[in-house]
Amino acid sequence: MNTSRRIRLRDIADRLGLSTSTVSLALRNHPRIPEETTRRVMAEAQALGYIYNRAAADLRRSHSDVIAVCLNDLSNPVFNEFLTHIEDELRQQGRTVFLGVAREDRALQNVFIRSALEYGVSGLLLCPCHGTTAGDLAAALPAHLARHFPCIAFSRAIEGARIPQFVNDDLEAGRLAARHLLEAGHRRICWLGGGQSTSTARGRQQGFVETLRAAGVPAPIICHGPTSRAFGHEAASRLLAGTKPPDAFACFSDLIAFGVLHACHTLGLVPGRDVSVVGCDDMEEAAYANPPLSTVRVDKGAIGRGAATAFLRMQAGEPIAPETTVIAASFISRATIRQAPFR
Amino acid sequence: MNTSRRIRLRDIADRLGLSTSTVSLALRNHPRIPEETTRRVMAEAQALGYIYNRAAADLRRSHSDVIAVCLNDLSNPVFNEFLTHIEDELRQQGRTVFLGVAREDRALQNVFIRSALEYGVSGLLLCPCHGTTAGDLAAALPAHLARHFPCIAFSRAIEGARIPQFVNDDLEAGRLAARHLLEAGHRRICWLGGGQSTSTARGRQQGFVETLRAAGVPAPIICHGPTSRAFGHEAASRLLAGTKPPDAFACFSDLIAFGVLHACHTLGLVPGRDVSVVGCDDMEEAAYANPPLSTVRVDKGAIGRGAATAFLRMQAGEPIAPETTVIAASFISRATIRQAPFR
DNA sequence: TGGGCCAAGTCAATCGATTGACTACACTGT
DNA sequence: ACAGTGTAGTCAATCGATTGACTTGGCCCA
Repeated sequence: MNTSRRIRLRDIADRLGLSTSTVSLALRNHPRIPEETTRRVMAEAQALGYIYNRAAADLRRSHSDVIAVCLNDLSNPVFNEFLTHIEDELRQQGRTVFLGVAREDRALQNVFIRSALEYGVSGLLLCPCHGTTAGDLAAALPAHLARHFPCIAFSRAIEGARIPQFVNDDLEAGRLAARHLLEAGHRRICWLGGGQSTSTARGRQQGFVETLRAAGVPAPIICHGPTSRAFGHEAASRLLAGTKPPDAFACFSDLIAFGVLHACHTLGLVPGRDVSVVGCDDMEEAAYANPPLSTVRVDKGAIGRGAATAFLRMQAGEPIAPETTVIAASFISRATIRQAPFR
Repeated sequence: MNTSRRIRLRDIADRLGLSTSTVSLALRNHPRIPEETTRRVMAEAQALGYIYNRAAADLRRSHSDVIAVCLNDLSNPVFNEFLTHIEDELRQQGRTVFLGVAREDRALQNVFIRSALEYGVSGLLLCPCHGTTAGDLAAALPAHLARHFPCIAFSRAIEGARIPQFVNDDLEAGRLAARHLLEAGHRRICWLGGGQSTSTARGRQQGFVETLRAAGVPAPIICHGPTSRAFGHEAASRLLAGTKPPDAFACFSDLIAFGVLHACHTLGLVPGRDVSVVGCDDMEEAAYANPPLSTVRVDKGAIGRGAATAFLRMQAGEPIAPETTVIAASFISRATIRQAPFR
């Protein structure tokens, strides 16, 4: 009586003088089992502290309701916002999420995807980490699997990958930032952050740069770096202390913009008066920044839920084209952008 | 050839004219299998795009290397810092993390724990959400399981739970905040945030209140609320606009303190001169706040790694007492606390 | 010639649940 | 009296890997 191994379906059956078949069906409320029997089975399961062995069931059914969700990183809270929308959608449909965090490290991302496959998840929702390529994906998913293994990327696109993708209109996001700064009268505008290793960073920067160019404004200062307050602070401090400092900052991410605000504060500059600052993402905190941050809103709900529902439809057998769905961005004007034209 | 089901161990065996036993052993580099055979098996596995079915293996072995980690929430990035330390430690020991986020919702927390059990995780590391009780835990884990199912709480303690717990010295954290504000000459100090639903909140507030009382200072204003910038901003704005405004804020969390800084800024008050603000946690961003935030450092590494290693030792059969390990806190002085005595 | 031994590998039961095919039995109507 | 029908439940193969016990064949040496 001490070898307390896990209670099995079999134990309930024995105690009730039934077969495992009956218990199995009863536990899942099969109509073939009379109510009275089902009640007895349920009661006994409860009494014994029975825990359903879903792994065994999945093995037999050759199918699982677990879906892998891999996030590039969580130190930027905006990705938690994506996750929330995705989880809500999937949970509502009875799915379980196997969550991984890659910390912007392709090796960790691969380890997670591999684990997920080995544990038999039925698909993957991926916000790819820096530098992820279509080749990485192909290497992670054997060809014969790919056919029946729904895989969708969100937030960041993987170029050339033949899977459905749901991303923000990053080109337009960059354009919106540029357009509003130009309208505010700025000409010495600096682009902060991003780089070339995500579609998001490339897109936003390109939209920004081409809009300035079209307006005939001299080539902007571009300063790449990590997506953190620290980088925004350091870069803005340096630039503002230089000769010919910029009069506006367009930031790849709100997080960077927060750092810029800090730098302004330290230097005694008031954002929205002495200098303009625009972020991107519109994370929850942006409205509570000091002062409230002007930014380009990314529709995290539309992207997250869009990816999740497309995933579920794919799994249901609906043919989903391996195309990239681009969700519209919008400008949110708050205190850090100068309202009146530049003198 | 189109019924592309998953490749099995068996498929490799057939193609090589071997038995599944041999292939199974070879794949795990068993010494009984000659090198040459192992190489051929590995090569064939690679060629076929074989994916190990860990769920099947775990079923047979009646054991899994997956460990559930359940976080109360992720919108506060400090919990991601705990997670990072825990994951590092567990991954290093060949474990896989099954991650859940409860969003401060006991129902979601229960759903996750249940899922984890059903999928056969071998233990649980829990940062309990608001209001979690020893009873919740008992209800989630059948008694017969509890014996062989390592379960450890971290960051927040569950009162009365007979499991090992790793937490910050929250009483001392509250005392440190109070002591430093008193030393700076403050007497009208306000406590912001927390509440009564986590050990963290209760402990910090108690340490704070009892230190003020011991110093003979009038009972502080106490203002409970959610752990967010928004709450800090709203509460501080209201209090500072009132008659007899506080001259210092001790905040349950850095996140709240950030909101307070924002409120100060809006009202034209300079933190560290006109008013002092102290946070708690020392999250990564605290040093980059505007201005840099004085705070009580919580040793997230010691807590996270402590919990993870205790967990692993428990699993290895070492007897770990169901006691609470309290990790020391320390005060980090930055710009938001007045350095000279109050005039 | 044959016993002993080793190397390389196979056999078959097993983990816990699922499910299509089947049985046992009671009742009904003619 | 018995075919027909329905109800409640059982049988046994199956999912994919693991592993202790066993086999097979080759070789050595007395």
